[in-house]
Amino acid sequence: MASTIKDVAKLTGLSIGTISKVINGGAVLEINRILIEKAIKELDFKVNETARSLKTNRSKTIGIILPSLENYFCTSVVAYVEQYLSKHGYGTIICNYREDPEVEKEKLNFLVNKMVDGVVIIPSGKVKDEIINILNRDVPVVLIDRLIKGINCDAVLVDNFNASYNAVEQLITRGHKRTAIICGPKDVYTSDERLKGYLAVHENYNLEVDNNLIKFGDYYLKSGYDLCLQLIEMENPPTSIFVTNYDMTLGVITALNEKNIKLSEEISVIGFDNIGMSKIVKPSLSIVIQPMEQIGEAVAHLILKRIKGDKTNYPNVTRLKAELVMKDSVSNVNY
Amino acid sequence: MASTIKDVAKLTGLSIGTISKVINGGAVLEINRILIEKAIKELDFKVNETARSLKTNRSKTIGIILPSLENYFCTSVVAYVEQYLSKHGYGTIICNYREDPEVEKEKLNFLVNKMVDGVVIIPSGKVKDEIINILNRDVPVVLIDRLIKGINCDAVLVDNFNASYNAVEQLITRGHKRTAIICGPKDVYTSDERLKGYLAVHENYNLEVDNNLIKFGDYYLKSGYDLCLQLIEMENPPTSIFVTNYDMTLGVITALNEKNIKLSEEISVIGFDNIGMSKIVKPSLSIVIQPMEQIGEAVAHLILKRIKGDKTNYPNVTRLKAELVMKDSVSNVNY
DNA sequence: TTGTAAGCGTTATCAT
DNA sequence: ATGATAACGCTTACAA
Repeated sequence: MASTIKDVAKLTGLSIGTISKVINGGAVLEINRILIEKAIKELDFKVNETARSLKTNRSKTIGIILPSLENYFCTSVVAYVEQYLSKHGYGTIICNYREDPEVEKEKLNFLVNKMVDGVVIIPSGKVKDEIINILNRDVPVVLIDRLIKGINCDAVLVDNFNASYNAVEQLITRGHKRTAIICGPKDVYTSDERLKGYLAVHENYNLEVDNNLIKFGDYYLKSGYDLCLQLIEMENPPTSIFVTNYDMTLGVITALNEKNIKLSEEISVIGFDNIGMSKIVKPSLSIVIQPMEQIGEAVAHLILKRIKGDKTNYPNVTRLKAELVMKDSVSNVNY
Repeated sequence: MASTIKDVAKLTGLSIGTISKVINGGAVLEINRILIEKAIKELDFKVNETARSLKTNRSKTIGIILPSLENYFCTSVVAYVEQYLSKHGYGTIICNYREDPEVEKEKLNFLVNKMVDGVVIIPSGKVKDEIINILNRDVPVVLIDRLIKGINCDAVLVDNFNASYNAVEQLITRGHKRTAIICGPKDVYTSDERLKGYLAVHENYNLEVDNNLIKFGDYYLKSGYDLCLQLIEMENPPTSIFVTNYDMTLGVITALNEKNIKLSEEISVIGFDNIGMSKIVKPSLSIVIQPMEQIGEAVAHLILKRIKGDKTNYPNVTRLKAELVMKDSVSNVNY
């Protein structure tokens, strides 16, 4: 059905060696090159990448593994990584492990089988051996958003500790003495970092931490909604809330709206991740913005560098800064 | 580095033919099978899928192409398709074409090169030749959510016309004479279907259509927000709004909250797609729910059937019904 | 510059 | 039941 180099050779009367050369950019008589290119077009010949991969051990494709297709941060970063790699001639295979470490392992093996030249992963943190296995095969891996104990590996992280510290500091310096934090799951690296920032700034300002104001969600909308309701229904509710991802921020805003609690006037909120949101909510929402595009670029840059064989500065752990955009959803408290 | 059949053969003293047989389930002496399996474990031998693909012309993987990683419907359906295929032993390669038909073409070719056994796509509608090309190579294709003129091909669709008809009918029968619709882009198949349902029900109820109440967004949150503001600021605003996707529904709710316009009491709204939302918004949001999971299952089922060579009932266009969940965001109008 | 042939790791055919 | 071998389509020495 699909034509092969052999067909092109037959049609042109040249050998497959010569055909291969024009495909891969070797030196060929101009007259033959033209002849061959014409034949290629005529036959609609496409290189069989599988055969090529088998021979060269390279596939010009990179695997990207993410935990969920329903998380704004993840899909956004992955989209940027893909876009950047695509620009550089690399195809991408995106795999979703649905927050399931077992599936994560499967996908890792799947990508190895597909002979990807590199792996980019937003890991669960619970899978280690399979990643080491890939590294041992000399396939570069770049971790996004979290390190994994026992693995020495390139990574691109956001300085979540300081992002959180700075956000909460803004609330504290405006007089908020009771700031709640809605974290992600306890066992997630970034979630923990953000909590640590919250705790550290309290300590540095000599403010007592009320454990009732520390809530753990699951990064989905509903948990933001539920936890926000819990907070505002406390007998001694917080005067401000720091929410640590986009979907939960959406839930918090929804809960406040429903209860007719006015942003800024009655409660101050700093949200996370989605700049678009900031503009839509009124009063405009203060927000921590992770540099998705920068992350994507850094990741793509790093993996391409490794694929080229450049091992300088290994392992490279890039830490990017989040930006804090203060808007009108935060007010001063006067006692 | 990684071991091959040859290594297993050497270690066991048997031939590669025999090894291959136990891998693929042929008849082998029990004693040898045990020997071989032990060796396979010992060497951590894994079949080289690339070599296998080259030989068999099958890859046990299916390509999934979607227009955006930031659209709830798309990612949700794709996640289900993937989950179902995975259960049946098929790997998946997910490709994002970022709403760009040129990228869509690239991805289609990429997947052909990767020798996928089938292609599942949520198409832009603007790419035709590349899909036909794939079909001509005898690689089955299943379209999701839209048909493409000039292509005879399996597809799984939602009956958007009736979904829309039924939703708007609910508003009309409750006395709403001015119902706005926030559509997706004009050139999107499903968007058009939903508009047609809206128009048809108006005609059947002998209600005049005010073209000012028909708005076209882009399926992103902000356009729902912006268009909702436009609507409520009209001199003769609608008494109800039908929003035709999830992200725009989010935008509409945000706009209404911001303007302190009470759902149901002051304006009725029927939204789209995300059942989770319905519960979070108060009063609870009436909503059209597309059967994402059913779609995913139908798609996976269909493509697997075609891959097996079963061409019965081709092309199979499955039309699934959306469900209308009426909640408290819709009120009766008494004139 | 061009052609020939080996080899990538499988599967599958055909003797044995 | 097992083993030897050709073939899948390509790249890459090496020979011509």
